[in-house]
Parts: sequence; structure tokens; C-alpha cells
Amino acid sequence: MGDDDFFNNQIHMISFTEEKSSKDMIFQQAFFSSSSSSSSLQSNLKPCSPFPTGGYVLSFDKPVVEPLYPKKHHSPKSLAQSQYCVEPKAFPRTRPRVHILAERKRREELTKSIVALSATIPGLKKTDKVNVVREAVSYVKQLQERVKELENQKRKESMNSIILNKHRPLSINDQATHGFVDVNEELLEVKVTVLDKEVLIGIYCEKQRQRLLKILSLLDNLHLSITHTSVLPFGTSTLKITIIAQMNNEYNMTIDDLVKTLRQRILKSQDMQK
Amino acid sequence: MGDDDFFNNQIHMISFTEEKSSKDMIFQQAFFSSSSSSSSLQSNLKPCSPFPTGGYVLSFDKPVVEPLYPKKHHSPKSLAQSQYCVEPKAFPRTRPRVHILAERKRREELTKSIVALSATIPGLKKTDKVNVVREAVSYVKQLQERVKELENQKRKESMNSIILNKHRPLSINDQATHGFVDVNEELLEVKVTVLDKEVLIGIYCEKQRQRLLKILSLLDNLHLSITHTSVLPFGTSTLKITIIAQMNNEYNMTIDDLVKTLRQRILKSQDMQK
DNA sequence: AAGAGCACGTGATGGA
DNA sequence: TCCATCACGTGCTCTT
Repeated sequence: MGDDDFFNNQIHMISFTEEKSSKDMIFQQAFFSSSSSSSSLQSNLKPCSPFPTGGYVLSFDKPVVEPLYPKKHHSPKSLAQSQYCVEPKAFPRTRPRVHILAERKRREELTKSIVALSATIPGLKKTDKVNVVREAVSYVKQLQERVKELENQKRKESMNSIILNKHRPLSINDQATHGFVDVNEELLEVKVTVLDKEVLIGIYCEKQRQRLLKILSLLDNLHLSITHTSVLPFGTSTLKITIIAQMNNEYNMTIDDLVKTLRQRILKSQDMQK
Repeated sequence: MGDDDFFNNQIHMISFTEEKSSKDMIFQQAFFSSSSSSSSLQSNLKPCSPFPTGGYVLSFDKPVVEPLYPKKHHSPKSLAQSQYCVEPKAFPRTRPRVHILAERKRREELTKSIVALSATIPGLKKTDKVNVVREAVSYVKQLQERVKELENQKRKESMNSIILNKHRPLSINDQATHGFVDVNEELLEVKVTVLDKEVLIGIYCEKQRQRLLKILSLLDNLHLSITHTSVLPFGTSTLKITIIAQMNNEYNMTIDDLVKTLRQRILKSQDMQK
């Protein structure tokens, strides 16, 4: 669990004119599974390029030793293989150092961000860099899909109240709102609950001729015997219908199917009315 | 869209002498805004390390020219600065090359994955690598939170059917289920819908003495005048109560508050019954 | 001994 | 000019 500790256990030397940089790298080094200790100065030689004279040479950043890159990495071994060349002429070698530092910083920050990313994605086993990013991609897609899914469901749930607001001026300027109201955006909510052999059906819909009659016959066709009903007017143009019914032996639908077919049939009969 | 192709279009030479390889990199190079063309051979010199003799030297992979790394990048300029050193002694320089290739592949794949990641996260402006990863982190967190939020809401919605299943054997082994049933897990669902000055209240609860009476007086206290009610028995021990009421002038609650207070009061009166 | 993985220093390049 | 970003080749380590 505690995996944030191995910072600062190694102090890379100071080098002349500071360059503090203790506690560096390490981090992902340890995180991404690797050794831990380090600080094997390992020679700071590097190829010195920009010479029109041809001839590729090496040099320190300064004509002096300069332990500039203290953080190489992985301690053991080496140190014996410090090899270098000396530059024939000392040059204003003050620039590359800032470059090196900047680049170091950049790299550091990339790995750090990747570590942060790996922290957000659950069930990650291979903490290797590319794998982290890849898993992140698929995880993001997965999350996006889940969100979309849930939001669609929610839309259905809260549809009635939204449509309610739309229908509020219904009786006033009925014809005036055309164009903004989708034909399929009927006000219709169906909810079904099952308990043993009984079914509780709640329907919230627009007021219409023969509304209850049609629904009851529809239920009869689906092998449901009505035992109680209640029809309550809500506002000027909507109804709340509640029905309790008994499943016959022939009945064998799932709840979802029942809801769907009820919605379909009721909507169809609504269309036919218009 | 199609982003899986530019592998294997280059046949990395079979062995030394050769190295065709044209068009590579490109991709992210173009994606992350940069130049596009490539192939500026740019000298293949490299520091040759493992020499116990000290002295840091450079060499080709072979004593011959060898255009090994054609993909350096950014075409223009350079090419004039081909500089190199010759290794004093030719060595079995056949190993590093595979390493170079592998590393190249690794790098390529990392950037590719990051590009893929950047594709999944919307509204991204700075397509810089670290920024992509960082934005990905915050985006993932954002998505996670949204999912959690939506799922909690969903839980509330579907609570009733879950509790229904728990209560199914209620009338049979009433006392026998103690210990597994939390005291607060009463069967109670309250749903409120508002239309102008009217309120539609649906309550699903356990059958109990004076249930309707208490609820109606409660609503009266909240400045709601009942216009219609319906009480339907569902199963042997539950009720579906539906109420339509008018808001009085004194009424000024939000829907959520109304639901909460209704739930609280009803649950409290239920407790007192026991 | 081979492979995978990482950080390093470096040159090139495009933008303030 | 300087600064940021990139791909590159390299040395190192750890695992198989």
C-alpha cells in the first residue's frame, strides 16, 4: 500500500556551483520496477558536435572535472569505466548545461505525469509506461461509454418532468409550439413492479378518450387480470393511472418486456388518434 | 482512423551494410506539430564506451560509412556537419544495432499510445506530450466522479425493487429474518411531481394502521390541499398510495425537500408503531 | 545471453 | 535570441 516513500534516500553529490538535484529520478525508477540506489557518477563525457572542422571530439562541459550529471543511475558496477576525451580548445560551454537541465526536467515531468495517470486507473498490473498509457486509453473509453449509458437511462427516468414543463402551455397555444416538439416526445411514463404473482403498473400519460379502456384491454390480452385500478387527473391534460393485476398462468414476460410493449402499444394508439 | 500502418514499411536491414528505411517517424512528428520531412542522414557517430583503457572514443558501427539511422529528423540544414571519429580498432559492433532498433520501436510505441490517448480526451488544445497525459489524468478523475454520481442516483431509483425482493417472504417468516434486515431498510418509496400549482405524490409503503390518515394530515400541515387520493393494496403487506393535491399560498418547499420530509415523517411514524 | 525498460545527454526545430 | 519539445543513440539494470 505505502508506495510513496522512496524519495530522497539518495543524495546525489552537489557538483560545483550547485546543481542541487538531490532526490530526482529515483521515483519512477523505483516505481517502474528497477533498482533503487544510484549515484555512480559514471563520467560526464559527451560528444561535442558543432565543429566545422570535422573531426568529432569529446569534452567536459568545463575543462575541469565537473560532476555535472550526478544522477546517471543504477549504482553498482561501472565507475571503473570512466572514460573521456578532452576538447582541444575550451569553448563557451555554458549553454548545453541549461539544455541538459531543461531536458531532464521535461523527462522527469513526463514520467511523473504518467505515474499520476497510472494512479487513477484501477487494476493495473504492468506499470510499464506504454502499457499505462494504453490501459488509460481503454479505460477512458470504457468510462465514457458507461457515462453515456447512465445518462441515457437517466434521461428516460426524468423525461416526464422535462416534458411536463414543455406541455405546460399545452391548452393555450397548442398549435403554436409545433416545430419544437418532436412527434415522438409524447408524455408517457410506464413503471412496472412485480411481487410474486401480482403486478403493479403505474402509467403517467396525456388525457385522452378511452385511455383506460384501451390499456385495460391491452393488459387483458397480455394475460393480466386487473384487480384494482385508479385514474387520477393531474393538471388539465394528464392522467395518473395505477393498476394492480394478477398474472395468469399464460403470462411469461419479463418486466422490461412488459414495460416496452406497454409503451409501444400506448404510443401507437396515441398516434392513431391524431 | 487508420493509424496502424507505418510499421514494417521499412525493412531494417538484414545485417550491416544496408539499412534502407525511408518514411518512419512522421506520424507523431506531424501530429505534435513539427516539421515533416526527414532523412537527413546526419552522421552515425556514437561514443564507444566499453574500453578499459580509458579514453573515450567514437566510431561508426563499422569502419564503413553506413547510413544506418536515416530517420534522424528534420531534413533541412545539417548534412554539412557530418562529423565522425574512427574507432582505433574494429569491434564486434553487431549488438548495439538491435538495441537501437528496439529502442526506436519502444519510443515509437509510446508516442503512438499517447497520440491515441489524446484522441480520447475532448477539448484538448496543447497536444504536447506531458500536457496530454496530465489532461488525461484530470479527465479520468472527472469521468470517474460523474460515473459515481450517476450510479448513486440510479441506486436510489431502483431501490424499491431491490427491497421488494427482500420483503417477499415478509408475511411468512417475519421474525426469522432478523439480523439480516437493517432497521432502516423500511420499504418506502416516495415520488413527487409538480405541475403548476398541482402536486402528484406517489407513495409505496408497507401496509399499516392509519397509514393514509397520517399521510393526509401530514400533507395538510405542509399546506397541501388534497383533491384526489387512491389507495391500492399490492401483495399481502404493501400499499400503493397516489395523491393529487393543490399547493396553498403558504406552500414554498422544493420538490426534494418535500420528498425528504415525507420520507422522514413516514419512517418516524413507522418506528413509533413498533 | 537475449530482451525489455528507463534515464541520460544531444542535435534539430519551431515559436516567443 | 532563448525556450520548449522532440527523436535519437547509448549505457545501465532487471527479468526470462
